[in-house]
Amino acid sequence: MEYQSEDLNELMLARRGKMKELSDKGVEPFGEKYEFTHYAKNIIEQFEQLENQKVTIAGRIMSVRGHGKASFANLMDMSGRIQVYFRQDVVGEEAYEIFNLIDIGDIIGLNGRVFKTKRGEVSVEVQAFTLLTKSLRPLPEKWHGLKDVETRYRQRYLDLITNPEVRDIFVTRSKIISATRRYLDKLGFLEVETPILHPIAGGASARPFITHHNALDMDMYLRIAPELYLKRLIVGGFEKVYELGRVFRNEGISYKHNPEFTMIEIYQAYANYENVMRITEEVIAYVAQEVLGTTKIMYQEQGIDLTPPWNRLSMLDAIHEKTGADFRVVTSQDEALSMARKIGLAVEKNTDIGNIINMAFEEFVEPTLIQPTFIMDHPVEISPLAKRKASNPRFTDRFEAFIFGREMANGFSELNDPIDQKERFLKQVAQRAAGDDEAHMMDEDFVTALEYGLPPTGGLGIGIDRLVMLLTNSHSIRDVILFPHMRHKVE
RNA sequence: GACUCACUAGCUCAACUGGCAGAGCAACUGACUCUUAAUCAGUAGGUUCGGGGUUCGACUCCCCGGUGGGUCACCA
Repeated sequence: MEYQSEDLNELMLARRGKMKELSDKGVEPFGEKYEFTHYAKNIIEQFEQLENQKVTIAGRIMSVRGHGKASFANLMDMSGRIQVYFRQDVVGEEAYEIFNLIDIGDIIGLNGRVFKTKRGEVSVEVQAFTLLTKSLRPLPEKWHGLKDVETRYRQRYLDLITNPEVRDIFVTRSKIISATRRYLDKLGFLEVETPILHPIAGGASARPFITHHNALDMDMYLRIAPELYLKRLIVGGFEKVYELGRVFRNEGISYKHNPEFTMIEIYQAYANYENVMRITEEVIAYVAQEVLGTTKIMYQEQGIDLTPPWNRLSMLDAIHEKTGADFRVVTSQDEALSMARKIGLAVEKNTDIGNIINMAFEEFVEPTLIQPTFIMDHPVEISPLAKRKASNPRFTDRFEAFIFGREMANGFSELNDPIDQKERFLKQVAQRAAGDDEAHMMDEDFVTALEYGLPPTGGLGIGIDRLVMLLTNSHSIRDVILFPHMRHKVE
């Protein structure tokens, strides 16, 4: 196969040259499977037992310090790095010549004797080695690593090779997800998988991605939430279910928004929002304890205590506390508008009371909620799937959890009255017709399911990416998503 | 979408008020058998994001465009 040589810089040409030299010497530049006995980390941790023992390891060469007839190199595997020591008088002249054709970035397997250098570094004295993969491109600089943010996201593999702290974040992400599952599994929840391709995009207020199924000749949506399917499962008799997976929202990209992100939704029959609020704080505290060993964390220089129970505050009380405006006594839209204007909120004339309250909350309260706080009892207008409060039908048995001014979770007692649900869908449909393309769509089958009977149910959703951001002290959602979306690069 | 900052060798970064585009790492040649950001001597490496303009002269100033970051807006 011929490469367009004009694309190859001198560094790449040098590596291809060495690849050819290796082939000429009978060394296959792209090898076969390799069985190893140890990871770098094990060898360093278990040095006492392993001293002078033989080990076999495999990994990528990250640096080389040559000394003529002997050389030190650092080998990196999944667990970390270890120094390896090549001596001509140990591996033999021929092998040492081959070693001299190895570049930084090449992947090799080797076996040798574990020892400690004069300076005290645990190392492996190589007895034999095999080239497993020749690397044809130079790695980023060994000391500074890869800094360029764009390249880090576009070529995440380079970021992972060069920057150990990035790798750590994704290991932590994996632990967060498995701890979450462990916690729910222990409580007897059933993990389920519901469709990602939806004929109707429901369960959240968001613009969906549209795709097309050829055989059925129908447009479909990538799901914006699994909610309506999970509640169908509760109707079907699965009383405790959760789904952890990707959802897609066709919205802008920012440091806290990626068009596809991971959330977990959890539903428990015969429970209400109080119960799932408790699950929320317990699962997050459990995960922090399991993964970080503590529930007292630091995020962006701010100490945050995740230990339950968290503060609980109704939305109206919170607004009153921060602004002095008491929406609790407001019953008409006119009153709400004038109260909003009094506290300096720019609202449009036709905004309903619920949305005015929500805007006041977002403007004046949300950014102040640094320590974990449950905000409760949202207006019904902004909660089309939540059960009304028995004490006041204009509000719902709903909560949102905020940490560091960001929404981390959302839950409520599920609306199980099919007649009310249908009316609320109709209201959403009207808003949609009026131009709000984030309003919910009518889901007749979901209403039908409710007509068969949804037991009283508590449900909740947690944004996993935001939780990972919090627990890894990451500023941007792109730092906790392996391949964040970027504009297509045109040459 | 608005504002703003950035883009220079494979990587990390310099380049004064507009005056010869430079360093470290990596690469190449040579020396070197306990180094560890190895060391020492030497060599090579550039569409300064792209296009246009101003100027005797542009990495630098102006205009248009691209990509990315930040802030805001949108958004749970």
